[in-house]
Amino acid sequence: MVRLSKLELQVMEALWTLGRASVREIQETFAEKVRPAYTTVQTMVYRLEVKQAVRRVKKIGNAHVFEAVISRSSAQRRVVDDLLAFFGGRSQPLMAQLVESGHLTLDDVKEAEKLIRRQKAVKP
Amino acid sequence: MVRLSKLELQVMEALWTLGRASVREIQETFAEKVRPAYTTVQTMVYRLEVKQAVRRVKKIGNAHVFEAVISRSSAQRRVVDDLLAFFGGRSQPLMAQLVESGHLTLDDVKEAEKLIRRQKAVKP
DNA sequence: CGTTAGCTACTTCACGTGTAGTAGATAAGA
DNA sequence: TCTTATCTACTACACGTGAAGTAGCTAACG
Repeated sequence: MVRLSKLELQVMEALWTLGRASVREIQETFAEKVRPAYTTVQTMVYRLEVKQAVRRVKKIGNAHVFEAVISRSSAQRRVVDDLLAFFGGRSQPLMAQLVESGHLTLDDVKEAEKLIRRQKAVKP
Repeated sequence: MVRLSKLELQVMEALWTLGRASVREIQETFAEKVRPAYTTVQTMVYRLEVKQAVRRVKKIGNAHVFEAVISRSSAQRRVVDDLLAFFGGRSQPLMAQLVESGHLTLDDVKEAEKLIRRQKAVKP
């Protein structure tokens, strides 16, 4: 599984959300203030193609239409694994950090607990 | 708050753990298989000095002894914030990912819940 | 006191990443 | 059909990062 850079991940995010999209459509998912130049997005898509994270599915007019090859969750797993490596492979310090910075609410935790129980029920 | 790279963070980790240390001592915290050259660690320490994440406290023989200026938790916060940005600022998808990959146990969640309650008690 | 092991200070280098420009192909509207 | 807007393919470049070499200083040991 390849490692994707921040901007590459944002391009993937657009594709995961839109399903299929042209470079122009991907570019337009960025808020104006932070929108990269058309050719910048193009470069990212091209690099993602080389990494086989993305493929062209068809052509509309003279524009190619792309779709994601790798899934959002597999990419996210990679990101989280990288992060966890920094936290010594244990989740607690990460959780503690999330709590401390106020990002993690009781509801979030309850939700996570539910997910764990469900997962255990499925594959115990 | 500056952004630290992966290797820079590993050097910081050594300093957070050891308190004060020379370049040699920092280098030796790396497992042999992944241990960078002495001068590589030295380079990292210099860069951290420039970023004011680290400072020299004294000299033993001809070797400088360093200590961390920024705290582990502030650095970790920065890392987590960067990660959360990718997850759209919400913790749930991140939690879901942790659960799915089996990194998050029920105990971890219970522990997090305790932390949140404690935090609420302190600054409600 | 001289030699040597270790350390510092500085330099170098390659690769990844973000950023964007340009030339030429193509399509779509006047 | 001619012109213009758009897209592609390729190129360029600067900066951050990981990696390490070298020259010269320093200290410690014989």
